[in-house]
Amino acid sequence: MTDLLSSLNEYQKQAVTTDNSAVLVLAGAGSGKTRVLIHRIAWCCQQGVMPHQFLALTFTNKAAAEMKVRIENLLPGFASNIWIGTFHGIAYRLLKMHWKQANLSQNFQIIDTDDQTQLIKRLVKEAKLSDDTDAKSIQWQINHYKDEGLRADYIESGFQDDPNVLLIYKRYEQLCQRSGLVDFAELLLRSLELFRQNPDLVAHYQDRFQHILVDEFQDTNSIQYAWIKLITGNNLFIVGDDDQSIYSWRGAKIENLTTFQSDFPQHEIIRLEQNYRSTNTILSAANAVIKFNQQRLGKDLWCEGAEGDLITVFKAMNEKDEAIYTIKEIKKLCSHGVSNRDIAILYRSNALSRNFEELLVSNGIAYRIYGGLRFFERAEIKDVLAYLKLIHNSDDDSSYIRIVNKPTRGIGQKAQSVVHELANEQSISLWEASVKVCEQGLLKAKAKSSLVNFIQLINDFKAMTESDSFSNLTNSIIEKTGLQAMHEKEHSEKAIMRIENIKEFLVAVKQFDSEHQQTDAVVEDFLSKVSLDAGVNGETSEQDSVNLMTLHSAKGLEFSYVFICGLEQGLFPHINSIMDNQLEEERRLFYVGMTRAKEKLHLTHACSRQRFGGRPTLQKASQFIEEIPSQYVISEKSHQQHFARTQYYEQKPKYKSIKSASAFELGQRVLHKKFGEGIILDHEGEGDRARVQVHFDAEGSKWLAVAYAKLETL
DNA sequence: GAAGGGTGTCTTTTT
DNA sequence: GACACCCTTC
Repeated sequence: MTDLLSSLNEYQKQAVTTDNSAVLVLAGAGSGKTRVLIHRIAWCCQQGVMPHQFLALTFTNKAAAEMKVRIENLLPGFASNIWIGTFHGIAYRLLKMHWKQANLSQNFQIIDTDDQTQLIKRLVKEAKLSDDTDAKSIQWQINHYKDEGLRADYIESGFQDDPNVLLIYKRYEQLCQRSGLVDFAELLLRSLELFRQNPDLVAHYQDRFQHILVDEFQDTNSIQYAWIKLITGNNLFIVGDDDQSIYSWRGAKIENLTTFQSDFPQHEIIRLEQNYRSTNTILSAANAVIKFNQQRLGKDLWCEGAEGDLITVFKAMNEKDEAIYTIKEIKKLCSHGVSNRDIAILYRSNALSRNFEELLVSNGIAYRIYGGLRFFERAEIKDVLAYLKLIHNSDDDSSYIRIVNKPTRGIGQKAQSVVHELANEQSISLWEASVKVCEQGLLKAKAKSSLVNFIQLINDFKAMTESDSFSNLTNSIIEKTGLQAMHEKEHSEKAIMRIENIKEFLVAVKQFDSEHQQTDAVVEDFLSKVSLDAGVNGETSEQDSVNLMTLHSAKGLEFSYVFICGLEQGLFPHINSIMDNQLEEERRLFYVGMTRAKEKLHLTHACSRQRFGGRPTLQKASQFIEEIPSQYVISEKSHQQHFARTQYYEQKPKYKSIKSASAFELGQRVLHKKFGEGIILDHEGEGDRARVQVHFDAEGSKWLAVAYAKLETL
């Protein structure tokens, strides 16, 4: 037992061994919170608690997987019996086990955000609402309601709200129920309702789970909190950091941290403030910044480490200059023996990755972009999945719509609308309606035979699930439906990628197949796995690459060298957040970014930036830079030589305006008769139409036609 | 039913 | 600038 505790500091030890039945561990960035969680489980095990008496909840599959591995290392053989999973994963598990009490069909399916959008779009269209009704915004509102635990019926009787939203919400609920579909918010809401309506179940699980542990508690939403509160019968151990709450926009309630304190009056709070990650400089700077937030539980990180380097703030002329600087610094680091994988470029929005990508490629630096489209979200994969889903559950309207005419098989708009009408009329699924439409001869001969063939195709596949393996089934789908041929016909680069993705998908299927038996059950397991764990975006190759990602996805990670770019007012903090009064959350996001760095932090911003392909606009430095006390910062400015067309940046052809504009380099100082001295920020066009953007010291920024402006170089 | 043109949008993201 | 979406046209 002493072994188990010997690697912990005093506060970690206190958290791990406490007897209190309600514990809140306020764990700062890099203070070893996962360590505390797994040691807590191990310690309780040593006190005689059985593995099945734990429930450990995380937000991401990655976090759950890491916990499993680390527990397995600490207590070989125990991890497999502990319920460790994401909230959604555990909710799914419960709903599958108690599907009847949850009022679901046994073969219900999970739909992702994209499927949900498509369904709602269809409902909006069919409801023939006024044209200013935006499906995406309705979707957002529906999910928001669900996150708060509000059903359409309840809202209808209690609230004055947009009637359109309520109408669609109601129809959407009916459609999902009829089709056996459950969206992500529904997983949580349904399982909460399952408990609320079945006190015997609650009693059972309360008794079973002697210890409930929750990671990243600051990210829980209302439903998740209510759910936790309901099934906690014995010990609740939560770990969180209010300063790292960055998901309020998707329903996370930072207040849950204080609600917990009043709901569990016997609670104990333990603060982990010793940081084992960053240098003192980085920590002090981060502490100083986060102090600008009013709403905090309060916490001050410290470390025993060295002071470390100052934080470099680089002021670039424009986004290209910013990228040039960053890549140059990365090259410098690499030449000093730093590995690519220890370096990260973080940004507020995905669009900013582009400038860096180009330069990384042209400089031959391996890089990896996190985020973006996940493997199972790719259209070609979703097509195959839709066939599998429809075979597994014919009432799945979402999948039906996706593939009924893909590849095209003569079931066009006309035929589909006949099916849809009948389905709506009789409140049956599209699949059932299709069968009826054929039987009742509601279609012309040609369309009818197409539809009959489609039904036959799916029925043949259904028969296969009885006799054949899952991978054979999937193989046939790809061949017999013509999906493969559809992509092969198109010889574009994208189509080749798609075929490769499908092949990769088949490999995954085979792998899964070999680990399981009975086809029908395998399909179900596979589909749920795919929905709940969309997988990283394809490439699993463990290359030594520089990491590019948004600040959001960087949470929970650490890197020796971190570059945070685009630190400009309107970009970070983002304009929408400024307007929505969400500045504190933006500041927390910045805090998360800063505390990712172990050795050295670089912050960059550009004076001018081209966004949305439009005109470059002048950018003001982010207020967050100002908030860092100056003793931790060293400022650098762009030097003109950065703009020389060096190896660092290969000009795109369109910037090689041959005649006029080429006389001016970006960043060059010029003189104008009327406006005085200024500096060139950007240029566009060629020949007579060439224009340059000049930022005049006295007059501000202007676009001038080179042919008329008579600029002199200085 | 496919292909081409015009239009509007453009935070963050896991499940 | 890029992508998704809608409409028109063949």
